[in-house]
Amino acid sequence: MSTPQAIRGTQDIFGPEAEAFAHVVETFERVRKLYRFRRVEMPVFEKTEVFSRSIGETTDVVSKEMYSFEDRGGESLTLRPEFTAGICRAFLSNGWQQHAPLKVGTHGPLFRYERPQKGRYRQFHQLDAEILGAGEPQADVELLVMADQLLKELGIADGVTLMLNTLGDAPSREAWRLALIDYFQGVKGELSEDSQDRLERNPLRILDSKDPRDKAFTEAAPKIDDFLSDEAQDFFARVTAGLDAAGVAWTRAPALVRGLDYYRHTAFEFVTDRLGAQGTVLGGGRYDGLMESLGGPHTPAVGWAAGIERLAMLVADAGAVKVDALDVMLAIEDDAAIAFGTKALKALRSAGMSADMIASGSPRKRFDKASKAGANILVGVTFRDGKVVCNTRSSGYSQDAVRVSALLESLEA
RNA sequence: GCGAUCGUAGCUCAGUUGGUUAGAGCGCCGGUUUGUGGUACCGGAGGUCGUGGGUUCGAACCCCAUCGAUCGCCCCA
Repeated sequence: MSTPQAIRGTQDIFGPEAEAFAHVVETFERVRKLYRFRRVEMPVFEKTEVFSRSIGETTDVVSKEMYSFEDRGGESLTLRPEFTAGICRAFLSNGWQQHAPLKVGTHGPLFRYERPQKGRYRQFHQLDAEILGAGEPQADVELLVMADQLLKELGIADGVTLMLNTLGDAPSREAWRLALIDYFQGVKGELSEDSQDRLERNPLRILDSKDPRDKAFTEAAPKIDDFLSDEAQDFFARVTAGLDAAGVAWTRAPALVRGLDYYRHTAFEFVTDRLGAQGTVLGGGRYDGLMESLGGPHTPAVGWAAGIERLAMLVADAGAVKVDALDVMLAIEDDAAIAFGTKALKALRSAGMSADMIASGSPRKRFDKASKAGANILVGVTFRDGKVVCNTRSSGYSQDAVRVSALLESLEA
């Protein structure tokens, strides 16, 4: 094949998938405004250090999945693999402290050099919501309530559950981490190869290993709860109390750890079993130390991101995206009526209806083509005895069909 | 980065143990019928069988490589 191919792991989205994608974004935008999150637009690339310093040098994302390159000035740049680091950078560069606590939302493409599979692409898209400069548990609660409402409005909340954990504050997390290393070091030889490797790089991740050899040991591993400071314990209690008050269902997942270094306290994932290996549909947590790792002042913050492709797949499975009711298709069966069709389209669209016409190809088949376009109001337009004749047919929206015919009749005059 | 399956017309696929001009349905284009109608029938365009090598008298079918897709591992949203 000599025509160009799309880059591995990128997708050309069209048809029902594209509609589902747009529906997810539109729903997010609506919910975002309901919660008074302010829209931000971010660059698609940043200096490489923005990500390496915040996400963590040893994470897979930074060590082997970033699209990094030198620009013509010799600067190392990286296509964003996530939103949070860039948003924090913008917060610091633009003095957004003045707006703190600042609630922001955005969405767009992210890039990670991974092996593509279902629900995992090299260019993928996320929704993102963050609350910057807010250290109180109420911020965590609000983000989770918002996420919960988003999933409900998308009609997919039933198959998705909120898994919630706390990683404690920095001292708690570090004490737990050391205890885990100590514990797993003792049984290292019996762990899976992957986990032996994780022991060096990211010991927390051994906890959610799927390998049966590891599961025997993860059960008895030290629990975060035994290392939480009083403050950390209290913080988590206030988060869960807030969720209960808001009626958001959650499940405690003591083994839930996030892969990126910057998470503290609250960590969560909304997971489903309907997407195969890519079960996390929305995930996030608190990252109180991130701004400091970028050289800024201590600035507590929480946020989450959701995979648009994954949400769109669930939405599509849950049933077709509902199209707005008023959708008119004109079949211009006679070229002499094209001018009328053009006028009619303008009038219909001005009246707030989506409308289109079929006016090319074999005249005899235009009505058939228009029929197959799937609009709920179908109008055959012919030209007889020197005047335009319209025949309106609707599928279930008779009220609107009457409106359409009245409008067309007034145009014929 | 590792493992497995797969790659034939725009789409979904069939192609028997490798054997002459590679097929179907849908879609597309045209015609006939119908003539207030999403019908039926007829015809047409469109494929160097992902790509590149190799084995063979001969390969869509066998072997190798490569690109891509899918499903796990891993990672993560």
